[in-house]
Amino acid sequence: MPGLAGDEFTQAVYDLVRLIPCGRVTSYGAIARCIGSAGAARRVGWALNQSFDVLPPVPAHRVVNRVGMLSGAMHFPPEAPMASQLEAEGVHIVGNQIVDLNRVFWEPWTALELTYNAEL
DNA sequence: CATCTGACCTAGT
DNA sequence: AACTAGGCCAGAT
Repeated sequence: MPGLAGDEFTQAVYDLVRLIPCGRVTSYGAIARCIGSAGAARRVGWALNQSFDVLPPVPAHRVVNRVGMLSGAMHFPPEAPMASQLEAEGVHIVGNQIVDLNRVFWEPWTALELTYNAEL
């Protein structure tokens, strides 16, 4: 199964990120793999970069890198910093790094199950 | 047009 | 376990 191209990829990223529960996070690579484009983690970051003024809103602050670092923090608007939004949801940050990542990490394939159940 | 650079990750050594 | 190389692809230089 080849990777999605252009707008489809971007849409798939947005749809999946919108499913991340409050207080949980996931990673770029996990998202890429989940939408059938394993290895395209960088594209996920680029898509999210374009997502700030998209409706419905995309909770891009819930996406971090593999080890839990807030690698995209610098690209957030000053009035809504990434770390602040996560803290507001109960996700603790120390030095641009998520504390106890294992406890808040959300596996994207959970969304596939939800979709599957919803279609039954 | 060629090359470099990212909100990254995996696979190979 | 450390390290490298490669893949991904849109923008910037």
